[in-house]
Amino acid sequence: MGRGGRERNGHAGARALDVAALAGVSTATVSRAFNAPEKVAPEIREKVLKAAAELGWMPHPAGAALASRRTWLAGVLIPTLDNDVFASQVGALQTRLSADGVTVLIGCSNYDADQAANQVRIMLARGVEALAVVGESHRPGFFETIAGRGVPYVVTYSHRPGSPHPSVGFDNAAAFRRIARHLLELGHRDFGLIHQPSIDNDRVLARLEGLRTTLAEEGVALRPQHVREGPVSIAFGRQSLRSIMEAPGPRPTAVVCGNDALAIGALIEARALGIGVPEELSITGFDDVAMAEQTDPPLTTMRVDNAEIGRRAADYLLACLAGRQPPPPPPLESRLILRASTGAAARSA
Amino acid sequence: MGRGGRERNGHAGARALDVAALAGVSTATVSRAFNAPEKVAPEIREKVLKAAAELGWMPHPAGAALASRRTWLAGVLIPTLDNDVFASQVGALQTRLSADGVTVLIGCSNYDADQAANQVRIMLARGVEALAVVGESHRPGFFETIAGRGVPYVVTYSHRPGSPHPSVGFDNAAAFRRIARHLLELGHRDFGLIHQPSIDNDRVLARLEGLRTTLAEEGVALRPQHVREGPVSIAFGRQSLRSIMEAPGPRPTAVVCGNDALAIGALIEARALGIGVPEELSITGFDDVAMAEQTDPPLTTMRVDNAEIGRRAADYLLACLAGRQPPPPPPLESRLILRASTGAAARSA
DNA sequence: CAATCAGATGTAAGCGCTTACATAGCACTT
DNA sequence: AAGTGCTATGTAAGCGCTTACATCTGATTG
Repeated sequence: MGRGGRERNGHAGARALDVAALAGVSTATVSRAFNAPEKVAPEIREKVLKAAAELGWMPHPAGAALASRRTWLAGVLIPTLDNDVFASQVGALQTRLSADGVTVLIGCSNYDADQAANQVRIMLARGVEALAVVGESHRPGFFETIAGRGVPYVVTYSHRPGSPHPSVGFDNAAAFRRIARHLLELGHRDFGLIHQPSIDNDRVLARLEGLRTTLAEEGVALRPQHVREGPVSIAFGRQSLRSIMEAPGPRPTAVVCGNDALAIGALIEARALGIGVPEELSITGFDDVAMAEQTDPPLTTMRVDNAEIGRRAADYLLACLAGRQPPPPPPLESRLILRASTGAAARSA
Repeated sequence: MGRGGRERNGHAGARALDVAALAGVSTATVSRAFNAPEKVAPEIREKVLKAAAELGWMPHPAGAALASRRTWLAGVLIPTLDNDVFASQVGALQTRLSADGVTVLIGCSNYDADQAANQVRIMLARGVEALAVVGESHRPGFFETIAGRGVPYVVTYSHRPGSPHPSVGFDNAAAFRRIARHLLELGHRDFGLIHQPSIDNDRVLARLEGLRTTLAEEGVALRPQHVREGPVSIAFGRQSLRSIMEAPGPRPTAVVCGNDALAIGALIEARALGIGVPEELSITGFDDVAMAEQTDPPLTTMRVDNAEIGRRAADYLLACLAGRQPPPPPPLESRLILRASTGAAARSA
């Protein structure tokens, strides 16, 4: 500005000073009446609140943030809200943080590491005090940038033993080892796999690794012609199952799917092809969405409590903000839900 | 503070002044190098950027917001993220706003008007510059509070002709009139209805009204024993269909559902009960979720482009922020998707 | 060659609030 | 009566940045 005058502040609303004047107190008291009511005599507090209401005043966020060095903002970075799994995680996180007065700012990476970095940069520029990010496959320096600003963070949806980051999630590799063991125990030796894009996606990569390793221990390998990678959709599940079953050579007796949407697609297509599930073909999903128990046959899948991930992430961050140095949260358990889409391997492939 | 001294600023990071010193320029130039690069000579800009990188500096959001009176924050209020419909709306909104540098802050009301008011209060206290809120059934003064702070807003997911608020959505009543007409044309006279909770929910209320009115025009009334209101879930859809079909008296030949989850539940239960769809019973949904075309038989439903709602809401708000006075956005069309779950009414009820 | 002008940079006044410290008032002690 | 604690309130110094205006430098022009 430079000028002495802005006397009549062009526009906008009341300032703390106006409220103070109207209430006949100082701005310090106005501030305290709002931020530390117990430090202000009840009748004065009343007066201040009344004056504020009359002027429609509320502390200006930027002024407050600047002076108090608190923004009460936390950020969450997810691939997309179009996936229930992340949506419910964010929902639970928001609910929990909101209860402690922290507001959630959201960023979507669309499964792209550059967008992820960019969204986080912007959230930091908006003053987030804590951050929850899905996964740990990010650009080099990604976590350093966050930590460098003194912002506590937590990785969600995966929990890799040995990861240097605090994380709230489950062990994706272990979850798929569990699925693999289940099918091996049923006698399956010929497997198919339909999964989501794995690029920049540590969760998917860990799952594939868990599956492959466990199969390999029994001397079983996935044939490339029985593996499909593509978008998460019922349609892709259908089309993949069909092309897998049409591939030359012996058919798989079990098809493992990266999530329930793909598995439901596979199930629908198997029915359309007249392939009996589970007599001829076992199919597994992942997530245990609501629909999974309603399919025909109901889907064997892994259950993960996504809302719980959000809640724990929130609790962890809240503890960090409170200045405590919480221990890294323990991994969550994923649980195999046995339903009728898996059964003993057919005699011959 | 009061003291002269905080000489060595206890903690934290570099300030614009430090960057300025390192780069050998004034803070004004530092600021310009970041916010209006074209106003700074290229070589000086370089120097500033280098100095900033070296110190790990980034404009402090509160300082910037205070001085510039811009927060680049927008809020979105929805009932819950657990519903795809809202999740995809928020996702699209976020994507669009983010492209213009606006970050999205999220609040969930859990379908409760008090929580809605509270969340909005908090978002205003965090400095949102624009707001998208689902629905217009809110506490008295809700919109006045927002408008009173000069914050532009838009109502989403409903578009009631005659509403005083700018809104981006479709006409819920008209959509259900359309469904009703479809079924009436197929000869149905006995209707059932399974719908979500209607309290504080103008969208649901409008739908019920559209349905009832259209049926009434043909002299048809919904029998209370054929109406169920409850949670949005496949399970509630199943259980409702069963109890409707078990109710004494003539059975409905068509059951209208408030959304696809309920309809899918109804469909599954009909199959379980051995009731032929559509020969004996027609069932309709709403939303056209991915699963709707995969059910057996595929579900007749209304398609609404939720992402488009988010996008248009974002565009409208962006235009407001740009100082334009955009015309209120036109309503979206919802479209009846005819599939095999509806058919001619059975001869006798 | 002086005058004019445009562009680049610096100067410094806030933006509106919080909070450390000072102070005033009051009730008790001793 | 003076001293001792408290508590409730006021004082005023920033928090870190942006930006209007002033200034300076060169280039352009008549």
